[in-house]
Amino acid sequence: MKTQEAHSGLRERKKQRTRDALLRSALELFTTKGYDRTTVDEIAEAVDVSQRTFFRYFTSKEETAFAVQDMVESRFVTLLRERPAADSPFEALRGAVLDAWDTLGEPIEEVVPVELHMRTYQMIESTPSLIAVHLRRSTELEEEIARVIAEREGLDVEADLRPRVTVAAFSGVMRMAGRLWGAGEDISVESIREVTESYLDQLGPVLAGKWRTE
Amino acid sequence: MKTQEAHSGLRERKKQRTRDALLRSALELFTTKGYDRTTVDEIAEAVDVSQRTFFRYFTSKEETAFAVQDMVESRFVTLLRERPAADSPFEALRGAVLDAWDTLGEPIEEVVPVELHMRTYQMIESTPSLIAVHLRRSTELEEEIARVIAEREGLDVEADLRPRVTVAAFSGVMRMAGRLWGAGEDISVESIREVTESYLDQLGPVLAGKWRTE
DNA sequence: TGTCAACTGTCAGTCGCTGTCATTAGCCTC
DNA sequence: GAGGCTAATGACAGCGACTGACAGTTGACA
Repeated sequence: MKTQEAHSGLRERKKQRTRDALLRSALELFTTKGYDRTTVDEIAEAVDVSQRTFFRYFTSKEETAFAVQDMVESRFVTLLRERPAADSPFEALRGAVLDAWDTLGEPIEEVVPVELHMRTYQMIESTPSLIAVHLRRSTELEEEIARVIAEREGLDVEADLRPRVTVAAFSGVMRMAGRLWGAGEDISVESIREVTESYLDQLGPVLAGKWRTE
Repeated sequence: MKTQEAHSGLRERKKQRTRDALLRSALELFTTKGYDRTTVDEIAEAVDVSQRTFFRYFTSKEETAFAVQDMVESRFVTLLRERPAADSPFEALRGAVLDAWDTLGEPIEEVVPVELHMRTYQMIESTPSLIAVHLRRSTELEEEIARVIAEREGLDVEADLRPRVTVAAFSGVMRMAGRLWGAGEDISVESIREVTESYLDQLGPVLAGKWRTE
């Protein structure tokens, strides 16, 4: 899934270049023409390969839309695991997301410009068929995150509700933030980082029963 | 969307019968062969109409899978609105779901046997492409429910976080219950009602910070 | 350099879904 | 109750996502 530079013959490099080119072209087309109005044939044509070849790199048109998200998410999980053991579950989650936003370029820049990824994210948030897939992927990620949290705390995910409940609350807020950001004007990373942070900071008080913020 | 009996000429009745037949055949095929392995042609053939006619009754194959859910959900919203004003938001939600399960037959029996609907629900919970759609539909329903709650409490949904947060927590638990039920053996209404109730009853203590249940 | 395996293109076909147009069949009026 | 109106349907053609099969091309490596 990641860009591999090392141990590569000409063949490997060529493959990587084709994949990257397909991905970039796809996202560029999606964000300019719209996902539904972009055909796989157009994507393939833009890179000058056959449609059949496209389907050898990506199992579906959908997959291209989420390929970069995939990289970002797995980075998030890594960052979460690296959090100091002293952090509470919520602090760890909060810290990992903010870290992830602050260093967004690292995992993806080599494949796709950050700005294109942001446009892609916004496009996903405004395309019904992709929203559906996005939500399903999110629940799968939630499951993984809950396991990491349980591990950190030395708990059994199946027996103890707390990891899943914590993650569910956290994810709910993240989804809300994503939706709000997607509906807004400012497409920048700074913007979503800011929205994320302020929403997360409201979660604690709300759960604690403090309804009034002032 | 609902079964209309009154003010019907032969034409209306015939249409209704065709729609019901298509729906029943579709769900029957989905639950026996699997959603992906049944084609629209098969559904149409089973009712002896052309494939084109199928698409005049349902905008997509997906729609048939959720047609009954739709009826159940709108019934739930109605029940929620009818809850006594004295109920707290959570009590109202809890009461409405349990009511809905207890009288499941009323809204749907005329169109589809309850048992078929239960099998359909389970099938949705175990079909990735439908899980995605299910989640998106759920978030749309959540939005509606949040508005009802806000109305009940005389609050502004946009300004006050509480309605949405409450509904988000409630829905999260409902989804968990649905998933658990779908993975289990017992397909009965009683079974899911029971799972729902016990999960909901755990939510209060968990949110209040009581981690130990004993 | 030649052999092998990986990669790719071409083609044909399935399935979901849509537009078009001719035909059928309730419905309504005179 | 014959005839006209219109909703409902069927038949057909076509698009786009996706797959399987087969043949041609091109790196890898002895």
